[in-house]
Amino acid sequence: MVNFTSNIFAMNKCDQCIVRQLSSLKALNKDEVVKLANSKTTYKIKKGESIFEEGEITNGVFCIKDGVGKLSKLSANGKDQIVKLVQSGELLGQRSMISNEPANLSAKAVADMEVCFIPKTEILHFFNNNNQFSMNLMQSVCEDLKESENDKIALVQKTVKQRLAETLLHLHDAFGENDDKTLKVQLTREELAGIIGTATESCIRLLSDFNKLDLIELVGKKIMLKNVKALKKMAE
Amino acid sequence: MVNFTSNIFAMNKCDQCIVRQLSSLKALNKDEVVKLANSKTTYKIKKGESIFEEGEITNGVFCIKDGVGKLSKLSANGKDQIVKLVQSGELLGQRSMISNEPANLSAKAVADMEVCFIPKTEILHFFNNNNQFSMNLMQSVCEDLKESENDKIALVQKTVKQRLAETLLHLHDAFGENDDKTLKVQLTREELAGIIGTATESCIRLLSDFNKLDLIELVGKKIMLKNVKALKKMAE
DNA sequence: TTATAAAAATGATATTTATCATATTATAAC
DNA sequence: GTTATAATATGATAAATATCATTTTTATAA
Repeated sequence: MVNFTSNIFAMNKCDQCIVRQLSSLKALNKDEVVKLANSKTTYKIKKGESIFEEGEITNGVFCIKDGVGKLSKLSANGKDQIVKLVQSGELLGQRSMISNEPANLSAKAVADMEVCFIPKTEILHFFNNNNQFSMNLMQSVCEDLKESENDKIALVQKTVKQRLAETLLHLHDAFGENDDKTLKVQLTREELAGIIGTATESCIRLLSDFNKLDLIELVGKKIMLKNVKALKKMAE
Repeated sequence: MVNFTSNIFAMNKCDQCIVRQLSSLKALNKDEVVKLANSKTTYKIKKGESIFEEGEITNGVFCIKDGVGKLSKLSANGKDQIVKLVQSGELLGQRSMISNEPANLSAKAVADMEVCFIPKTEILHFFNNNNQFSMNLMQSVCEDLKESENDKIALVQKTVKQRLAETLLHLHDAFGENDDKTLKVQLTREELAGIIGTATESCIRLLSDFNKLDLIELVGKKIMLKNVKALKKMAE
């Protein structure tokens, strides 16, 4: 049975969490946060490991407390197309939970992750009893939809070179840079190719070109943006 | 002032409507349908005309009572990339309304249309007071998201030929065929190319190939599917 | 540290698809 | 019906990108 002290404890577990501050969950009141904290399960996922696979029934959502993940789909020829990168503060698996469907994509860790699983029943309870939460969730899915549509358009209307420039800028914007000015998300060339939708070799070749043009600098496997202005122009 | 008789009249205007039967609006109760009917405005849009343009603030959604529309974005080089076809029974403009943003895409009629405009305030009222409606709306956006993600993957992982086969099958599935077995939605080759994301000439060339292979038959500008099985195999 | 594997880089070539030119056919206006 | 206009069709060629082969570099484990 839950007493006052354990409530306070339970609430604290989620109340200060970055996901609670950044995601749809920010609309939850104190009681709801307690309920949330009591129903969640925490997992640590190492780089490369999977959170869920395509076709799996997840029955809930994952809060990303720390780390970076990728949502991707494996093609027949063995290439992994990355649909979206997700980072701390975001929710994962909203779409398939709402649609009552098995996952359409696989979720894997790109950097070591800490995630919390929240059962579907909890989320649906919040959805039905908290208008601000349901509106937030709705807006979050709408944001994903807009991004996906724009990505789709870019795939058709832009060259691989433009998409690479665009992606590098987006990674810089969304994930920031290390002390040495290199991009914080560290993706392999293969993963980067999977985001822009091209062959790994083509991606590597273009990175070399960008390097020669002084748009970027290749520091081992890391990438440093050197001329953001020129990259932006190129992406248009 | 609204009296009993006009309520009945007002309700009937929307209650029997196909949109009410097929869209998220099916969750509305009688009172809500009356409210809906009293706030809506009906428009007729001729083939080729626009419902709204990219960047426009719509402040509501459009119910598609009849006809077919396209959501598209014009590229710098003048090509119109079609993101989605919408047909009678569907709602249009949900995404930008929920996101509080100007339209990201333009909506134009592909066949003569009859649409009803419903102001944002009405939709938000339903969203906040009818859980089934908000869940329906949510699921509808989730469905759009899933389709968009799958389209994105197909653009990268499939060839133009495969995407054409896939699109022809989808048009057949979603819109059906005429008495002469040709596809009911009549798109120009340019529009078809805009859906699969290729140059008009490439699309025409592949249609010719499909014709020669007896997969389809070109009846003037219309298209008849002759070997669905083979098209399905090709699309994989 | 050295051996081994994995990732990145580069070259040569093939394939896919776009572009430009032009012909043919269908549609609409008169 | 005839003419003008747009849509469809096809050929020739160019450009973009993928694929396969090989080398170099980097990371990892013995």
